[in-house]
Amino acid sequence: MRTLGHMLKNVAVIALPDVAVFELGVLCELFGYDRSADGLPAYNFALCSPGGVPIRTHAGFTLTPDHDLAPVEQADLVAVGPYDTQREVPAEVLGALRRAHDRGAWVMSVCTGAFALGAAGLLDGRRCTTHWRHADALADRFPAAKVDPNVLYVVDDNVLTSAGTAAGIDAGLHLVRAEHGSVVATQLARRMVVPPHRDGGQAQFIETPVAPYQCETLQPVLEHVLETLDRAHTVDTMAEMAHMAPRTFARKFRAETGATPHDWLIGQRMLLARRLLEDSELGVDAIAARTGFGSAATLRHHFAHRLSTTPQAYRSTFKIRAA
DNA sequence: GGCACAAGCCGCCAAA
DNA sequence: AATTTGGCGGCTTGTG
Repeated sequence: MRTLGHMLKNVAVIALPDVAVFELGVLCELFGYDRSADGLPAYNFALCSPGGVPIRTHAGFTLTPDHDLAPVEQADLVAVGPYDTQREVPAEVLGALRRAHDRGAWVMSVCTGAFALGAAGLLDGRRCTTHWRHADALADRFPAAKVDPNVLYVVDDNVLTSAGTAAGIDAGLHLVRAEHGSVVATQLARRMVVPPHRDGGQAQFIETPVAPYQCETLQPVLEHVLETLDRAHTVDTMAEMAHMAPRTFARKFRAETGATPHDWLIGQRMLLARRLLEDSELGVDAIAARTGFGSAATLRHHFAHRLSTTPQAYRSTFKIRAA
């Protein structure tokens, strides 16, 4: 177990062949940009490759890291970006990842970088995630890993895996929040001009299931429900709309969206409630009615359960004030 | 906060 | 023969 309060200072990013540049850029932006003039932490940032060899990127150009894997040995955070998972990860990389993990450093992956962590054995028995398109492949290749395709990122012990592309930002901010507190994380988010990141010290604001991706058969039903969120819906009525038996509907729903029907419904109601709290003047009772929660008590129940806060407290933290 | 009842979830299994 | 469907029962979770 890692100890809390451990200072994050040395950051090493490992680039592997066919590294994806956006994800790599996210890591550079988060940890490789000196914002100390604004009172934000600065890191000793090192972009590494095995032997320091130039790496051809996914975009076709070649980048030359300044470092071999040496900085990884001193790093408090080691991050691996997406790469060509068909290629074998060099043993020296795997060893460096294991040693980093063993001494309690953060080990992080973005997107298919998780495959390198898996190859190092760091995902065995751990909850983890990757880009939803690769989740099955990850689970196949590393059967001992508990792959959750429905979250933006997962923290398990000192291993942090994140989903595709932009989820790396959320994961990185989460890490910064854990290491430097929410004030710093919020400032950093603002500097990076990422959408107002529901900080408030509560990470689960970000750890929401990703929206349904391709819902072929369910799409019309989901759209209709979204348009009528203020009305009562049950799994049975949604199944009926989809012309399926409830059991079949539930199975399809999970297959296509990754969530259970009711869980998704509550999630959508919550999103609407949060929006109304943020940019309307409606009272909690009115919001409960508008969002299809039967009562303000039910709304509070779900705020407590999912966000560990109350509607009022949420509003006072996130309310958009008129300028 | 907790109670009682309703609703939802999911493994299992039989039918299609 | 293999896959999909959907009902059942038990357990969990939501609602008032």
